[in-house]
Amino acid sequence: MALDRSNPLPLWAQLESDLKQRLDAGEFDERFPTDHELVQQYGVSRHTVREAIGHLNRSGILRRERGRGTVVNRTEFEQPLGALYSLFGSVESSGAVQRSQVLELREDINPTIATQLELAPDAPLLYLERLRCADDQPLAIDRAWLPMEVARPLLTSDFERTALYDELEQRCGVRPNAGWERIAPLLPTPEERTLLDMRRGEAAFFLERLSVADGRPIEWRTTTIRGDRYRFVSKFEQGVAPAMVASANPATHNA
Amino acid sequence: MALDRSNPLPLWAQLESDLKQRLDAGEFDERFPTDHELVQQYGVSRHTVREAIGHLNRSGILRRERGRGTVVNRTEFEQPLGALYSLFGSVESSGAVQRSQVLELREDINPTIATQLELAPDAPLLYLERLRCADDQPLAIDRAWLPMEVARPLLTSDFERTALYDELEQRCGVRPNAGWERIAPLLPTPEERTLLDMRRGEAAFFLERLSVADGRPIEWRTTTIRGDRYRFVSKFEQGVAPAMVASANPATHNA
DNA sequence: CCGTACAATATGTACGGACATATTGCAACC
DNA sequence: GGTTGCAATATGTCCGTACATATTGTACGG
Repeated sequence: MALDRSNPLPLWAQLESDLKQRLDAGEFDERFPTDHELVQQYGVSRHTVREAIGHLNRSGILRRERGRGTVVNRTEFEQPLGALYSLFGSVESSGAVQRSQVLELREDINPTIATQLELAPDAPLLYLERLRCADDQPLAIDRAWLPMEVARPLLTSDFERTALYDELEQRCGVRPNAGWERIAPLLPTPEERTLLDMRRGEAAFFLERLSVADGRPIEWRTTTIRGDRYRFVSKFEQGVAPAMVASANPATHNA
Repeated sequence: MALDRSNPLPLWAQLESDLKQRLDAGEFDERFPTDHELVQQYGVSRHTVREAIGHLNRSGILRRERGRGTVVNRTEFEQPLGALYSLFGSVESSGAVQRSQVLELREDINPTIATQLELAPDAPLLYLERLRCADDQPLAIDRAWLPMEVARPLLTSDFERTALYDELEQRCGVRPNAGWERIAPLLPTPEERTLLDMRRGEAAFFLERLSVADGRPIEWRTTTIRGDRYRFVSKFEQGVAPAMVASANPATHNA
């Protein structure tokens, strides 16, 4: 566990990198070492340890308190990422009651999506379609396709009571940790309009998402979201990076 | 310039705050002091100076290089912020040629918008409407309202050749440094569809923006953006905050 | 068993010193 | 005027010391 002092990379950077790997490997799930322990383990000064941890903690992944020590911030691991997280997070923080109504849960064949998931075109997929509501008002139609070889146990899950990612982790031992999303405006189909209680002529957001677990694509998802109940809002200020979040209470911002 | 050692706030935090104020006041536009100078000026150790600067520089506002010193990062000041910046930035980085066609430039009265700008309902406004194109293909319709008492000189500006914020700063001495934006999906009007060369049934993004300069609202803007040429794309990875950017080349992401 | 006091634990703040590294400026030489 | 070498300048890295502050654990007394 000694760092390479002939490496041009500073000691703190090497230490940060090592700690990151150990952290990602789950080595600190139970307990994170104290500054003093790291000093001993790595043979560097406390200053160097603190520098490394300071950089590692840029993303807020650790919580450090005097007298208490350092703990891995659990919410980081539990966080489904991206706009969907932002959306449902904002619904939750608004105090609204969230509900899902399962519209479909079955085995499916879809060559296009199978290809997206790097599967054979005829590979069986688990298809889950839900109507997402906040305060009993429809908010979004959520459609997810997962490789059946990973997700078969979910055919018997109750998605009106549990979250997809929680079930995926508990019953299949898989959790997404990377991916991408894109968002476009869309005119919903008549069926969608009915489900979402939208009027003709109203547009929606169409969100597509590919989730990846340890380098492997495990979910393709589309979400059609009412545009009148979901806005992106961004505040900006000079010298501070803009933060773009989803808001599920657009009325908040009516002037 | 001595810090208050009886204040419970750590010295580095007081120093950071003081430097921030001086920086915002433009005191470091010509030159930022060296570590050594700050040690002398504030009567603290270099460690404390570096700690304060480290925190101040979280937003990347400074550039520090060995042998060279510390410079205020100029690009921070020149950056129009938010999704619009992201959009036109991404058009520019794609190598596409941007053009604006001025559709309207006149004095206007609009009580709703005047109120948004914290003006009397009948206050005169400068109204600027442009068609924004990339590679001679329409991309967005941009509408901006500014208080006439600030922006009157712009009635004679040539907005096909210059950017609104540049003109605003050069001719009116004002530059936005805060504000907010929100984005919703929208079905464009027939006139808008014609301008943007969109088909019936295609949806667009509708962006609203309030820009503020030194606490005063100085611009209300709406931008209607073709949804087929503009997507939000987000990559995410565990432990790293998601970054949401606008993309003006959606074809890039077709799987 | 509960409350209080103190010790142990662990991070935060602040000082000082030394050396490495990169850039710029200046002087000397051709 | 251009090039080279060295000194000055300025930040980065790393070490060490000391004390403050907050939390947790333990022992003792009522």
